[in-house]
Amino acid sequence: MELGAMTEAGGKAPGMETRKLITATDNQYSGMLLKALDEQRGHGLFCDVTVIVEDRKFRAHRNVLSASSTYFHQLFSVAGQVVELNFIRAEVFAEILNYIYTSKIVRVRSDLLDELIKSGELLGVKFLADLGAPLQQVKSMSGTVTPSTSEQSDPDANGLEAPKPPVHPGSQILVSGNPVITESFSLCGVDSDATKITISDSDDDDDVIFCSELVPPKDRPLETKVPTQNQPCPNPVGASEQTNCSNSRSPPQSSAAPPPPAPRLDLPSAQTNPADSHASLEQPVPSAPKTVAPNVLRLNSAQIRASPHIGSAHEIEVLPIPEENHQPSTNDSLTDMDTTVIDEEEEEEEDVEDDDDILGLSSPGSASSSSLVQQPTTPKAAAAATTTVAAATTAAATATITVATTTDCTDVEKKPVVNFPPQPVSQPVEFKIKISDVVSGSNKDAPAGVAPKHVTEGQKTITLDTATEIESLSTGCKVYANIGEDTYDIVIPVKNEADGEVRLDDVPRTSADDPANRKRLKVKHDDHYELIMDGKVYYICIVCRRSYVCLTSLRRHFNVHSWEKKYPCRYCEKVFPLAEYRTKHEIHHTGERRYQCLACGQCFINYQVMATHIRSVHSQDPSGESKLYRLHPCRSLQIRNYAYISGNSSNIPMGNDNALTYPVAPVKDASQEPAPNPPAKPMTWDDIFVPQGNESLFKQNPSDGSTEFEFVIPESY
DNA sequence: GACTTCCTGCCACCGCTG
DNA sequence: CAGCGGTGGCAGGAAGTC
Ligand SMILES: [Zn+2]
Ligand SMILES: [Zn+2]
Ligand SMILES: [Zn+2]
Repeated sequence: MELGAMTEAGGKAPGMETRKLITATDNQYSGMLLKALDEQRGHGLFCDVTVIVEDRKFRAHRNVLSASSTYFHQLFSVAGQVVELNFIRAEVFAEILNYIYTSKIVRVRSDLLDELIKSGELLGVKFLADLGAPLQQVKSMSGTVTPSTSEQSDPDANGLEAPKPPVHPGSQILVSGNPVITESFSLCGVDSDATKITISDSDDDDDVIFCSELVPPKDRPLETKVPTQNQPCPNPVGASEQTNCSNSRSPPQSSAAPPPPAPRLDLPSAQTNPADSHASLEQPVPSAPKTVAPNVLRLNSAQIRASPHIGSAHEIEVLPIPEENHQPSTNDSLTDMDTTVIDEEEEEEEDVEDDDDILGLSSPGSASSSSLVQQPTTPKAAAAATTTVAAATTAAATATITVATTTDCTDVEKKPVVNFPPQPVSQPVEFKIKISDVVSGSNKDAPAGVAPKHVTEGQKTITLDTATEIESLSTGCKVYANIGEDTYDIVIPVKNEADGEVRLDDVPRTSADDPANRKRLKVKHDDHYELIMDGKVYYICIVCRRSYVCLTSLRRHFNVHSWEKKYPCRYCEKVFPLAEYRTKHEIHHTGERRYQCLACGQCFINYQVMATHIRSVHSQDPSGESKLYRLHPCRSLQIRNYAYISGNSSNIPMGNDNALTYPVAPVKDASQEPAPNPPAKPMTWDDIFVPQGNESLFKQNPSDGSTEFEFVIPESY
């Protein structure tokens, strides 16, 4: 502490005594403050933002992040409580976060420094961005950052006063104004361990802001097939070896930029059954956020899709609410802070809950690029800025989560990081964000021309004057359209956490995983907005903004984002987000042809092929008044066969009713005789349908004179 | 252009709850 | 047993792929 005294002199009234002005400087305060903040972060105290990177959650304080990162500063002026970064790897971000909270780069593998620097540039963390010079020396060393190599002085660096001596001088080398690289360690130096922490996170809305849709789904830089070590995998048996057959489909990209040539992880062709070609996206299965219904906000602009009633004529914009005017911090104030926090304490980031969940990558309906981050200028980066949909996640309101440390003990295959815009950190960010989070209700960087109508914060009613972007609304917002003159009132329903509703997050994973054991709980979904337009209600996916007439359709659709449920093929390794997709896929394994043309008797594998046949061969419209085909109950798979399908046991594929050709009863309970193993190879029609001959697959139902087959399903059923 | 896959309204079915 | 919510199959158009 420094104490000083000066005598107050002139300017005083003649009769006044001279007084001493005391100045006291607590030189340790800044360091202690930062340490305290870091400890709070470690305990999740007062954290008001969750940053999702890959499959990991990092709890932090918005003030701290915004003070140390120009990116976060600008982001938090519009974002909610949860943001997702798609352009940084979790492993790297963990280090960045550690730096932000400790002012040190501690035990960072040298092979991460490149990414660290680039990420620092992206995030506007000047200190990290300036790590380049010391990195040159560091990289010359073999694999690790050693104290000696870090002892490089860069007088041109931040120009800050030298940090105070570290608490652990043996492990750190301090260089004035330079990055502090401490305590190098080898790849095998530290074991990951897992600790249980309890996250109490009930206060915020867990809004997820997809602030940077950087990569089109199909061109997303690879997520390695096997999760990297920095993705804790409490359940290693999960889907990591599965092929994620998301229905993702790259939306039509308005951007002309080619997709980034990022490597993708494609399965070997040998693993792909030719019959599975429709499962177009063979995404690896990264660990994904489990929970279904976050409040997800996207800052990408895109039109509401699908519903013809939600036309472009109406545009919705949540009007920005000026919040604060302080300029982005240069983060210099942090770089010279001294802190003793260099311990091994694990990051408190919460592992996104379920590692065997699959990150939904699809964003079929969204196309436009995010502009929250710096706009890429290179084609690669521009394409990267187009579309991805990260899985919707939410921090559990209260959940016990296994958290693994980020210290990697084994060889971490370095993922290509492709989304580094070339702009320097200091370049102004061109914001195209037109919306602000209703809850946080601010956007000082809103573009000009957005004329606010009115915002009634207390009533959580916001009137909009355009309709293009509603994605930043908090979930549960009800958008009342056509209130008048193309204005829209968005009503945010009051959250009622005490009404007995149960978030999926709260459902114990073990029971939730087992459909048989899962208790039917009233589940609170935060997966949509409601747009009421002309008296009709449309449900809009908070992630991709597709609109739905039926909420059940949206629920079904939302799984492509959340991957809360996975539908693995029982014949191969593919996984689907919709049960129906899996069923149709498995039909290809079995080769069953359920659609029969009544004109010629020919059978087809699906409706489309059958319809094409009828149109081309018979020149008739299969969807016309008369029934031109017959749908037989599914025998090769254990699926629900509706009564109307099996209602007629006519054996003759003729007639014009809904009768079915095959005299087979729907297999209602094939599970009572599970097969020992799923077929090792894709099965063909001939493999399966050897009527009454292949006992391994079918058994004739003795109780019925008809040839009721019991299809022995794979064990995985 | 043929074929495949995706998508979504619709609705039957199922299990749980009161 | 009725009501309700979840599930998923189906139709048929749309979009993507080859
Ligand atoms: Zn969606
Ligand atoms: Zn399969
Ligand atoms: Zn025919």
